[in-house]
Amino acid sequence: MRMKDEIKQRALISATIATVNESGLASSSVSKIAKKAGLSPATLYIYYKDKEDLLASIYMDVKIEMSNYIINEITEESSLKKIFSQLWKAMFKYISCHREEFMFIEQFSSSPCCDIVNKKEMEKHFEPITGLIKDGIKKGEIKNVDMGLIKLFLFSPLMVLAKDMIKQGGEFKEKLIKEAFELSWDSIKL
Amino acid sequence: MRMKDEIKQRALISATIATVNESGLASSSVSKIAKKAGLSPATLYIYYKDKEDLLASIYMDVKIEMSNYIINEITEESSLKKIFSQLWKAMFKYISCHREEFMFIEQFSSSPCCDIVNKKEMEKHFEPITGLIKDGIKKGEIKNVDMGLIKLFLFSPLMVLAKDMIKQGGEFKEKLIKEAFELSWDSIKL
Amino acid sequence: MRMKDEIKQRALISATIATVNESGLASSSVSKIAKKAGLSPATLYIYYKDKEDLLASIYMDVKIEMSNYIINEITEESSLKKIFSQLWKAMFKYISCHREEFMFIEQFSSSPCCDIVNKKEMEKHFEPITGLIKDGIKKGEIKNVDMGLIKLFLFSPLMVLAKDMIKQGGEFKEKLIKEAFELSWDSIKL
Amino acid sequence: MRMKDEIKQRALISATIATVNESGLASSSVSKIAKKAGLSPATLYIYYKDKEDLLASIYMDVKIEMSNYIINEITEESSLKKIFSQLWKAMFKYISCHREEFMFIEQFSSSPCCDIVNKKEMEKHFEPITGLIKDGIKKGEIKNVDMGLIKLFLFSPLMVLAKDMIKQGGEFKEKLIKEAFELSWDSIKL
DNA sequence: GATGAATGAGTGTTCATTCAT
DNA sequence: CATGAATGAACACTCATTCAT
Repeated sequence: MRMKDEIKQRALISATIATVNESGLASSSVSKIAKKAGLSPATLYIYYKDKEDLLASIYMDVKIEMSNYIINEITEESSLKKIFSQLWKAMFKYISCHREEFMFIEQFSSSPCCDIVNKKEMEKHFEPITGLIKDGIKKGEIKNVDMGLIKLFLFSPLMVLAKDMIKQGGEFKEKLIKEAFELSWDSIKL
Repeated sequence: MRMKDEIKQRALISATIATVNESGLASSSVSKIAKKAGLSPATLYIYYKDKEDLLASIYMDVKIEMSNYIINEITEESSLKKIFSQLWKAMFKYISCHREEFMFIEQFSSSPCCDIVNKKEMEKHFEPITGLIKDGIKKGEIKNVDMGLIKLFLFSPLMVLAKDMIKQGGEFKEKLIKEAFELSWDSIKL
Repeated sequence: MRMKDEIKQRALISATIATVNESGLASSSVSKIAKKAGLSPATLYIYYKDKEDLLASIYMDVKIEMSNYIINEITEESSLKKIFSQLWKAMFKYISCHREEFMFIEQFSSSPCCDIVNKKEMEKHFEPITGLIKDGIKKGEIKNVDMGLIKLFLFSPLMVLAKDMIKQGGEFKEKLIKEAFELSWDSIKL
Repeated sequence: MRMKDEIKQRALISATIATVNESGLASSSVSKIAKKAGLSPATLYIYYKDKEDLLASIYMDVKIEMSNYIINEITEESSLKKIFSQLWKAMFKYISCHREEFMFIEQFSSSPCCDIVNKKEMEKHFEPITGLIKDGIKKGEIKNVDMGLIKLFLFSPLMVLAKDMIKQGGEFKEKLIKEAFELSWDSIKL
């Protein structure tokens, strides 16, 4: 008996991400993905229940990998502003090294089939950041408003900015990112 | 292909928007749309070159309608903050009255086929707002940073917030919107 | 606009019957049927909702045609035995001229997907025969047992016999049929 | 391929019968059957050449088991009618205790792949009954017609009746069976 | 101008079978 | 002997688009 092949699964994951980047989610057919991975479409169904499962699983994988990466990058603890600054930097660093993964999760998360992923499960991996924000509010460094609002101004401009940069050629202008972070910080700081 | 029968074209537009809202962009087939509009699929091709043209044209139509609506709502001219506050209010007013149109443009703009729309043409309709920002920078009321950055913090949290509110039942909490605007303003003000 | 084509529908019906006869129900794929009919598989879906609908509709068509044929063949009214004898003869006459249709309904009716056909609707077309049996019981010519039992001994040996004859080369031996009818009549007569 | 592991083979047989009963012949895939038997699909191919062989072999097994059962039940030898009456009773007794096996052979025997079973081999196991009929004809108790005809009126109504009873809930009404036998006997007796 | 019929190309998925272990 | 992984071929069905009327 041949063993379920780590290499094949990896091929499947990167083929899925690449296909979605090239053709868009809607045009990413199972057969396109399988062909790019060098597998038969039937093989895909050994590793994933169906197409939805394939996409959602990879989405979860990438998101978790990303959140782990970012959290590990945060070393400074002197001030909240510095921590969030590191967080922004880490994010752009990750994105610039994983453009395809990032574009994949952006496409997937704005598609309706995203609704099936376990949001609760997802949330767990962002708890450290949620904790930082709570602390900041308690210490009076951050505005005492709805937690979601803080996250909104911390992340949504970041994501849109990163997406735009990738779409427009892919250069990540550090100066612009720094400026953007200042705006973000000004929006949430007390 | 245009200017055939105003009524049929309108039916087509609202059928498209409704179908995309119900089934998602990926599952919105030409025949579904035509059926909902009470037309034959073939008739659709009299009014639009192909499916892409249909979606992109409606996207442009809705975006322009939205920008016109917003610009007309701005009456106050005393201070820039008040103007932008009105702009936010107008935006949420429009969105709450045109949920389907809004969700349509959100879905379309995060799909890859959005790339074909004429961005230059689009930009023209947002010139009044661009003008306001330029003025604000000149007068020293707004940070002297890249124009795109100002727009980013003015609009991207707004759009994400509106989308979330619609997804979570549809209630538009005015207090939250006001708070959100304060964060937005704090991010761009000097 | 091209009109829905009587000829194409007929082609579809006879292609379905022929394919089921050649390959068996289970191996009769939509594409095989369409190819034999000289049509694209997609065209089939203009005429029938899906594969089940195709098979069930044709089953109903053939059954109704068969029952009409048989009922029209009954002219004699002198004695019940003669009527039933005519019925047997008519049946074998129909079957020998419509071997493929007969084998098709035999295969379909012993398959599980037969369950979806409207049995009530079907029953209506056999009411004349049901009436004859009821009369026979009243007049004391036929045993006063469950109606289903009479039908069972009138029809099930007939069908099995016809099927066997077709399977074994296709010759319809009249003498054997006459003998068989005598057995059938002996089983139900008082 | 045979004589490997008695237990596994038995598991395979009952899994096949159960699957065919649950899903129908057409939807009974090799992997479904293997899973129900607690085996790998590959293992199945150690015991049987292919799917057809699996089904045909089991069909033969069940038919032989059934004929053995029935023949062993016949004890009485006073009159041919009593013998055949016992035969009917034995048949219904077997069927009511082995509904799944019976439905399996019914489904299989009306499918075209049934044609591959060795009819000669099959016939052997029914020789005792053939003998009884021949005797009856000689003694003048049974009509002197084609042997197949006698079998037809002895068995085909019986099988159809049993199938209907199982389909309609599964109750075996003894009175109806007795009546049916009387009709069967009347059809063949001299 | 308007249409339903028509279709080649494609969809996601399952199949019976074989292979490497 | 036994197996889970692997697959080419097939499955039922839908698609965007065109054509004849």
